[in-house]
Order: sequence, then C-alpha cells, then structure tokens
Amino acid sequence: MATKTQIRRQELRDKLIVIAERTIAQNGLSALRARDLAQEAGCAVGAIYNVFGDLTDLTLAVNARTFHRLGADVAAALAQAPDDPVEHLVIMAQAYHHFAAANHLSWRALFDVERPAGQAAPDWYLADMGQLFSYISDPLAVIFPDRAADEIALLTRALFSSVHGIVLLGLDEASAGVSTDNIDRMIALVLRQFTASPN
Amino acid sequence: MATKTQIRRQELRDKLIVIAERTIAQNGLSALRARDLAQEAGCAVGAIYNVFGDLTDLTLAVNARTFHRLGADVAAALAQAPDDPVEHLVIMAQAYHHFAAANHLSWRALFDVERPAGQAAPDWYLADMGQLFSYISDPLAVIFPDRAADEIALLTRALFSSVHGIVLLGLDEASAGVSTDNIDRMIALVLRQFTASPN
DNA sequence: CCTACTACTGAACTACGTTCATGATAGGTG
DNA sequence: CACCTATCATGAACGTAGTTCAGTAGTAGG
Repeated sequence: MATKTQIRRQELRDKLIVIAERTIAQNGLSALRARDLAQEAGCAVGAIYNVFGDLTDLTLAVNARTFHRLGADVAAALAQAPDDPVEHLVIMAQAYHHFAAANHLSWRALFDVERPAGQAAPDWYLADMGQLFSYISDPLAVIFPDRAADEIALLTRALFSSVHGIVLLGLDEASAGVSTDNIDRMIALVLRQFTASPN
Repeated sequence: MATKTQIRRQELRDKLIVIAERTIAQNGLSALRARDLAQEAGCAVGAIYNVFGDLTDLTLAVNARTFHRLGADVAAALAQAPDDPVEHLVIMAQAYHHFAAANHLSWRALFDVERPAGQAAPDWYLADMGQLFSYISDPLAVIFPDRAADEIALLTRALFSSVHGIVLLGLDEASAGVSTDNIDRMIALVLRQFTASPN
C-alpha cells in the first residue's frame, strides 16, 4: 500500500534532485553540501539519507538527467542534419561541444563524480552511452563499408574519445582555453580529415 | 645568509614531495592527508604549512615532477623513432599512452588537482606543455607543408586533445575499459587516418 | 653568553559527510 | 474511535578532513 510516507519520500527525492541540479549547474559539484541542501529543501540533513544512500547517489541521479538532456540535444541536431554521413558526424560532435559549453559545470559533474575504484558505471550510463555510440557508428559504417563490425566499434570509440578530448581541453580555462569557434573548427578538422580517405 | 633553518626547510620540502609522490602513485590523490604526511615525514602537521601554502601546492610540486617524467619518456621514445613524421606522431602518442597506463594515479593527479576557477595554470605547466606541443607541431608542419602556422597550431592542439581523450576514456575502468592493445590501435588509427590525405 | 627574533609544535577551529538515539507519526486492529 | 507498534524524520553528535595559531623551543647576531 503506497501512501503518505511514500508520497512524501518521492516528493523529497524530486525536490532534492531539482535543488542539486541547480546547485551543480550554477556552482559546480563541489558546491553540493548536505546542510545547504537540507536547508533549501526544508528538511533535516538526515532526511537526505532516507531517500538517497549518500550524496554520490544524488549526484548520479542528477547526472542521469544531464546525460539524457545531452542525448536529446544530440538527437535533435541529428534530426536537422543534411543526409550525409560525414556531416552527421560533424554536427553531432559540435552538438556535443555546444551542450558541454552551455552546461559546463553539469557536464563536468558527469565525470567528476566519485566512483569507487573498480566499480562499473551504472546501467543508465551504459545504455545512454550505447545510444550515443550508435549515432556515431551508423554513419561510420556508411563511410567505411569495407570495415568489419569490430573495427567500426573501435573507430566509434576512438572518434568519440577524440571529440571528448578536444572539448574537455578546449573548455578548460586553466590551460589558456580555446575559443568556441576554434573548438568547432578542431572538431570539423579532425572528423573531415579522418573520413577523407576511406580505405 | 642561508643556514640551518633554510637547509632544514629545504630537506623537509624534498622529503614531503617524495612521500606525497609515492602516496599519490600508490593510492591516488585522494589518499594524500596532512596528518599521514606529517607522521611519515616525522614532523608536525603545522610544519607542512611552513613549507607549502597548502596541500594543493604540494600536489602541484609532485605534478611538476610527473609532467617532467612524462616529457622525458616522450622525448626518449621520439629519439628511437624512425625518421618519418607520421611515425613520430604515432610513437609519441603511444608513449603518452604507456606513461599514463604505467603511472595511472600520478597521471590522473595532473588533472584532478583542484584549481581555483579562472586561474591560469602554473608556468612550469605551460612551459612543459609548449614543449610537448612542439614535438607534435614539427612533424605536422612536414606532413602539411601548405598550411599556415596558426592552422598547424590548431591541428597540434586538436591531435593532442584527441590522443588525450582516447587515453583518458580508454584507461577509465568504469566505462568498461579498453585493452592496452586496443588503445594503441585507436591511437594509430586516428593518427594514420588523419595524416593520410594531406591537402 | 645573552637577547630578539624566527620557526616548530600540536591542540584547537572549522567545515564537511554521515550516523543514530530519540521523539513523532502513520496505519492497521480491537 | 482509541490504542499500539512498526516505521519515519529529526538534528545533535561523531569521525575525519584541512588549516590556523598561541605557546614553546631553537637560532642567529651582538
């Protein structure tokens, strides 16, 4: 019988996610504090732990939403793209970049969350990641029709990682950042050059 | 007049760096604790703060050494490489990968150290980074003789970032890691494909 | 040898995440 | 409707960090 208590818990859960989401987006993962969270949610610190195992669990819940938004943005960009596999790659990669730039701290939280050593990523992460990867492998299979499936998988991972690296270092102010335009340019450069000689 | 006190301070400084280096290498940046450090160095906790501003400063000192070792490894690999610009790129990138794999936690500490927002990286970082970049831009200038200097600079950054991304995600166990061989393969794939059609 | 100053010490302070004894509450039962 | 018990929420308290600072010990110059 699901009643009052469960409803209250669910509401608190949602409220905490919303607050945490805003906190991370505005001030970064390191600004997420149990006491602040409790105060803003109007509950006791202990209540957080009735609803989430710890703050990492809460962060993972926020990250799941961020990752879904990212996937949606990439899919939306893809939907408007011209029907050319190379263009698909470039547009997706730039959509990834634009999402990361526009949601910098939330995007960083995807990778900065503490994961106990040797523990696999949660299921939703692997599922969403697989979705993103298939967006990439589909055009690659068209561009490189003679390559075996496992080679395409390797290419997919390599290209995703490359774009991720370009965005990661490009958005990092500490290493004398790169302008948005130049990041887009680097992405296009790598992808176009990479796909220029399909053999 | 540099005497006893200064000598003792310098010795403590060195001792702390060595201990911190070993701690980070064995157990990661998060295992670096002021009290443990003091106990191992045989000094009071406060003494650490006579010699380093805070633990981040100490971490940066360790990182400087790690980065120098990285640079030395890459330079050594380069010295043995066949005289071909594409091979240079591949061998350097794989040397980068092998260093990161063999010194995983120390290498992670290079990026995980907390840097106050909006603050530039320290000088030694920019200098060593410039050195690494020139290792990359030299062969690129040979491979793409018709490109302007600023285009080469962009290519350099793009390729470094790509390789960094491949290594970063490849070594990340959480996302169902990639075998060492496959990381090397991805690196070679990207670099060879990228340099295949110089136009 | 003495004095003024500097450096070292470690207990104390602050800021966290997390827990747990206690009081409050919900929902079944007579 | 009143009672009772299992369950939940509370926030003070605990543990563990980094960092500071008043008191003490040691150093360098006279």
